[in-house]
Amino acid sequence: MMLSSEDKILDATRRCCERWGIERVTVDDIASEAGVSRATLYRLFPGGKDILFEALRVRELDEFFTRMLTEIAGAESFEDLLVRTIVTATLELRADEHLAIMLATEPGETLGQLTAAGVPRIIRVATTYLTPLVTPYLNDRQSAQLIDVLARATISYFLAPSEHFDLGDPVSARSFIRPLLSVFHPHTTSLNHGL
Amino acid sequence: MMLSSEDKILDATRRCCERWGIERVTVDDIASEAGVSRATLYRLFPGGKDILFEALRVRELDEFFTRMLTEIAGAESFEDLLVRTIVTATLELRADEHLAIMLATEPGETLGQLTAAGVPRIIRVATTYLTPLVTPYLNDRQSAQLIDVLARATISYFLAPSEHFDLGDPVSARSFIRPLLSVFHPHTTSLNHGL
DNA sequence: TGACACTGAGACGGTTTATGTCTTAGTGTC
DNA sequence: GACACTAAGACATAAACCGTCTCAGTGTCA
Repeated sequence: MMLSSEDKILDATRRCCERWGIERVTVDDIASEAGVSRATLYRLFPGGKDILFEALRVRELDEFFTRMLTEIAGAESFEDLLVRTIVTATLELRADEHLAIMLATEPGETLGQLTAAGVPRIIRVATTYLTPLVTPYLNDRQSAQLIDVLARATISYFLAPSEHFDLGDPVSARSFIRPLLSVFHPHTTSLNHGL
Repeated sequence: MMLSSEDKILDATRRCCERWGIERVTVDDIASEAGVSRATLYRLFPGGKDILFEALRVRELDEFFTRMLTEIAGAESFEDLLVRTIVTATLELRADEHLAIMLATEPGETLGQLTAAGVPRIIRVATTYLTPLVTPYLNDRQSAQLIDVLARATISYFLAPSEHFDLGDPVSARSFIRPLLSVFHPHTTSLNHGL
């Protein structure tokens, strides 16, 4: 399996920031870890470290939602879709080793990427991936709002587990989702969603 | 329990070099980790990082042998003393978390401190602590030679375990020590060592 | 109160390290 | 032979770090 230079560099970026932290890693570190010259790195990622980390986060989000889609593809109802979505997302977050390492070694920056600075990107990517699944049940505006809410909730319950809900557990997640359904009450939309 | 500024700084040095590595840590990091201004750090450790790490290594060696002394104090014979010494040292090395972290994250520098650049210091401190225990059985020159040999052997068998000896096991350690006894044959010294 | 020791904060100049751009030469492909 | 891509490294700029120093604030003891 032959990796592209972009992927080699992004992989190296991930390893380097696990090891040295985001602030301390240098472009030289990443280039040599990737087995690539610094010139090549700047050609593929003009702008240096910032662009590099941005690209890494986007790629990881893409991978995250791509993996997720295979899990939630077979949902049979609107409720089932939402439950699967937050359960899968929660379990995937909990299983993410890189995220765990970054949370442990650089909590400030990592939390920022999950709760403040990074939220717009997360919402954007989540919307891109999930909207097609939700549109059978909701209009665009409702879809965007729902995804926004669910993404924030999933992150919050991942970062700070609650004694009331465990979004990694389908039963608990369902009891969390149900009140939301009445708010969005998809049965009042003009679409025939087939169930 | 009130720590002195020196101890706070050395503790911070240890934490920082576990986290960022010896090369990447800065004096500012250590100072702020210690909750101390940079001026104070330079006042207490003139010379900066090098002096700081040197002081840290000396302190850790002191603690190492101080802990050891309490374990080997009750030795009843020359052989018993030597066995206890290498067994205790070996077990203590194996239990040293900081050492494990440093070996994992910065093997080059750490191995250097155990096998090359750091050996003179280790031998010096070991000699200081252990000579008083050995002098009942050997003269000064023999003591120094024996401690030199045992320290190097302990380190070597710690870093690269052998299939022939396990210096953490008293029985195996005894079989390792015995041939040495005949070399140093303390029964030929002019001292009456009481056994 | 005043002398004294100690500290944090931060300014300073000098040095090292990192950055981003650029050129050159080498390699494989079509 | 034209083309795309790359490693290596020179280069000037920018940033970080270093070590020293000053100054003002704090607590202690006489």
